[in-house]
Amino acid sequence: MCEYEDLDWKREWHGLWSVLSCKWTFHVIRLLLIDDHGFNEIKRELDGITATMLSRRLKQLESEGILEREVLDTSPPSTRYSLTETGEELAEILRQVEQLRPLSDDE
Amino acid sequence: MCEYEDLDWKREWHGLWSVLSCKWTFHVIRLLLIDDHGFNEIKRELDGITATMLSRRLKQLESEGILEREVLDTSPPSTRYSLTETGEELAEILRQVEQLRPLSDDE
DNA sequence: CCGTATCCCCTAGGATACTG
DNA sequence: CAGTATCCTAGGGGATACGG
Repeated sequence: MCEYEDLDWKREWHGLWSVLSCKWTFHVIRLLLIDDHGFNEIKRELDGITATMLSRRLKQLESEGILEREVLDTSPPSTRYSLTETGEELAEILRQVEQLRPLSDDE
Repeated sequence: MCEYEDLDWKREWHGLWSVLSCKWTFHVIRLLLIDDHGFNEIKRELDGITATMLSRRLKQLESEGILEREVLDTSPPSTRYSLTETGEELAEILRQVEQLRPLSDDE
């Protein structure tokens, strides 16, 4: 349920989770938690991602209300992607998953 | 990175997340948060899952330290799957994702 | 700089059948 | 009841090429 907007991946029990489980999603959110970025800035930071994938993922995350896209009227036209408030809450939750100790050795 | 234990899906930046993003994982964890279950109990509750998939997922979650498998020495041999402490912590974190308001209408 | 349109490949998911 | 072994297929991921 990660590609092709015409499919109803949003219908899956919880739309948000569908996008979360897609590749790159976590990384994008993590990057935007640090600061807002332009399209190619993200692309450069996320080593290996293609423009196609990034574009798709950004659209989905936008439609889920996780991030916002703002087009700036500058001479070289630029776009800024930033987390919404919901997006920041989500990012914080995801950080908790990372903090989980994988296995309990002592206790 | 969800199937075939011989692949190094565990190497992906954070093994836990790899399993999390797989199908059924979330449902399994949620079910075990309620109570421990036997194999076929889980299978019955999770409508649509096949024994093959369930088996694979359970193994992975066990190897990630999310759940524990206990074989009981009963007449019809039975197995119990239950969340580890880490697993319960994880389940609580995941509940937060569900609680996230999808979009802010008012504010 | 900021994307989209196509096309292709690989693998996660599932169906089926079978074992302890 | 509690699984494993095979095989198939749909679709997510990526490469490439092109457009605003």
